Amino acid sequence: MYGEAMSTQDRLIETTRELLWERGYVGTSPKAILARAGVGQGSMYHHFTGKSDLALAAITRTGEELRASVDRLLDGAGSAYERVEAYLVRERDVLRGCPVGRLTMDPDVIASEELRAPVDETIAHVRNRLAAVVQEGVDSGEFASHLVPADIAAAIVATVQGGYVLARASGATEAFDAGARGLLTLLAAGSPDSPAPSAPSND
Amino acid sequence: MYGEAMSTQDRLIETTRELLWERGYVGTSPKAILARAGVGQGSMYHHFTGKSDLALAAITRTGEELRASVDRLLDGAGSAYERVEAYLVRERDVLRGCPVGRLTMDPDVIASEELRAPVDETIAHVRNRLAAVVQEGVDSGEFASHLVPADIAAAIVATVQGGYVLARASGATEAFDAGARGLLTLLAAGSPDSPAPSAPSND
DNA sequence: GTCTATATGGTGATAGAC
DNA sequence: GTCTATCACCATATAGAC
Repeated sequence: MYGEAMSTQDRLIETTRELLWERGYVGTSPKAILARAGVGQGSMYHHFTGKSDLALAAITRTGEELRASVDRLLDGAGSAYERVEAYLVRERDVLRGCPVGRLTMDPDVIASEELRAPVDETIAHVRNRLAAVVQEGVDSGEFASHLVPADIAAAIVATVQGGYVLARASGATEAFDAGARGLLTLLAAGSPDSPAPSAPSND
Repeated sequence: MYGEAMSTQDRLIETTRELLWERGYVGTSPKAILARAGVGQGSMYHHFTGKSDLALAAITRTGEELRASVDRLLDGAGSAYERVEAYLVRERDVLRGCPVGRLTMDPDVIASEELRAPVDETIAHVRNRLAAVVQEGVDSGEFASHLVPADIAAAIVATVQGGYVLARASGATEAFDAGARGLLTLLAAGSPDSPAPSAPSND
């Protein structure tokens, strides 16, 4: 699975990333990491000060990869709608959930400024990138001018993160896809010549 | 906090509900439950077969209360839009997250058919109730006829569940509110005379 | 029904040999 | 750098006194 040239330190980080994704921070023990990585305890405490230090390295790397992946998607060609759609229908292992978002339900991660920081930065980055895409759509006239890009971006990211919750609750991916379809339907209807809504006023 | 007439069994269930909400299943130990409830281990193993059995009682009760609460909201008067809005802006302790939804990130809950069942039923119930409200809105002409109620309902629930993720990641409630505003803006724009969208095909 | 032992194995970390 | 001991404490459950 891992490249043969991977250092012990990297093996520990990659294994921790896997386990954090599967079981979260409180559900992941150093012993489980060491067993899966096939290294002894001495190595872990040589390279890292402890569990939280190793988790920080793992979460940081996962966040970096996720940001890079989203950037590649949103930097692509296509209309604003098409790029939002690309983000929503992006290939995912839906039932595994989001390796970053799931950490927000981990009490020990949220309690630690240090561990929460890369989670916060990653999700804020995705929100900001999506807001820029929506802003482009508004500027070009593709989306209605009354859309607030930051709010639409939050709704998009929330639909994805919440979609994982619905899917995992039911044990099937269908609910995730339904939410994405629903949001895209609404987004497509919010086109420039839609009548100005009366209910949510942005005055 | 608890009524003085509450039985030991009920105290255990209520305390477990609190801890499951705060720390999830893997993060909650019998010892922590007993300490907070102020009872000894013997009582717990007298009334329940073990941790998972107590957790099942707690999750079941939390699900029942959540379903009842949502029913009260959606049974209320008002247009379809107003009822969806009432659900989205319902008073919440946003940073605590959803006591049911958060359990979907708990590996031991998802791994157990028995523990996942009340979570699944509760979320499915909310989806179904919201879908019925959207259907009413479509039937009455309040919403565009091309909206698929089940999909819109999934998007609404996902926006709420994902909103908790965004809020907890940032340590502030703002992101939750932004997502709700964004979705409501899109929903209001999806009015009956909106032009039919071409992009998201349901074929 | 509730309590206090007691038991087995896991958790997170340290010490020190190799 | 990596390993194996060892440690104090926690997790989950059982036994049996009261």
